[in-house]
Amino acid sequence: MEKNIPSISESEWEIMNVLWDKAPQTANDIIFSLQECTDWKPKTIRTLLDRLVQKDVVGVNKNLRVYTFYPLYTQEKYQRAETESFIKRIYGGTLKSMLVQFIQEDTLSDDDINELRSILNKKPKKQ
Amino acid sequence: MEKNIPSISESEWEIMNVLWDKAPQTANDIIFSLQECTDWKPKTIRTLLDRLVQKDVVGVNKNLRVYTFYPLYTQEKYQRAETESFIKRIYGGTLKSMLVQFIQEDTLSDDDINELRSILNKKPKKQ
DNA sequence: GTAATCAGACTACAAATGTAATCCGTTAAA
DNA sequence: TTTAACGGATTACATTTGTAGTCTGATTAC
Repeated sequence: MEKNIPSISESEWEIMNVLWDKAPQTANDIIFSLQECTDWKPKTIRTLLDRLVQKDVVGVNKNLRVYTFYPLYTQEKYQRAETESFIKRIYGGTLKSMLVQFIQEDTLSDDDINELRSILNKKPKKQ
Repeated sequence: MEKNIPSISESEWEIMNVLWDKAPQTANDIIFSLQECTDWKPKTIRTLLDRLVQKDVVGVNKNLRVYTFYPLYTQEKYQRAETESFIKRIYGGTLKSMLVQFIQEDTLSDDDINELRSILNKKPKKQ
C-alpha cells in the first residue's frame, strides 16, 4: 500500500523546490538560494527546513558536523498529489475544465497553444 | 486599481463552491449541500461561512429572519488568482510545464487528450 | 588562548485554520 | 402555553503556519 505523503505548506514548498533542484544541500546552501527570491531570515528558513525533517519529507545526513538535507519524495509525486487536490477543489475535478477556461480566457498565448498542440500530437497513441 | 482579493482556505473554498453554484442560499441550504460530500458538523459549516462574511468574500442579506448569503466575487476571479499562485509554486510558473507533465505521465486518458486537441483547435486564432 | 561566530537545538508567539460548543432570543410544535 | 428546536452571535480550543529569537557547544580568526 502507498503511504500517503505528508502535506506541506506553501512556504515549505519553496524549501522543497530548492532541494529538488539540487540535493543534498546544507542549510546554508538553502538559505543562500532562498534569500535571492524571498525576504526570509535565515532562522526562518532553518525552522521551515527542520519542520520538513520532522514531517519526514526531508532526510538529514548527520555524518559531518554540518548536516546536509535531501528530499525523501520526488517532486513529481508531490506535484501530482497537490495538483489533484487543487483541481478537485478549484475546478470541480477535471484538468479539462481548467484548461478550457485558460484557453478561453487568453491566459495562454497563441504560441503556448501551438506548442501544446504539438505536444499532444507527439504523444504516442496507446494501443 | 484592483483591490486584491482576500485569500481563502481549503475548507472555505468548499463553501464558496456551493455558493457559486447557486446564490443566494441560507446557511441551511449550504449545510445541506455540504453534508452530502463532507462530514462537517452544521456548526462547523456555519463558522466557515461566518468567516467568509468577515473576510468580505461573502455577503449577507439580513432582510428576512433567516439570512441569505451570496458570493461577492466571481468564481473565475478566484480561480485565476489561485491557479496563478499554485502554478508558480508547484510548477515553476507556467501552465504549460504542468500540462506537459500531465500529458506525458499518462494522467490523462486518450479520450481526454483527444478532447483537449479539439478544444485547442476550436480556439479561434487571433489576428 | 580567548573572543566572535556558527550550526544545531530548543523556545516563542501571533494569526490562520479546523472543528466545533454554548448562549440566547424566537418560533413552531404539542 | 410551555417547550423543544432553530438561527444567529459569541466563545473555545488544538494544530498548523509564518516568522523568528535564545541558548549552547564547537570552531575559527586573531
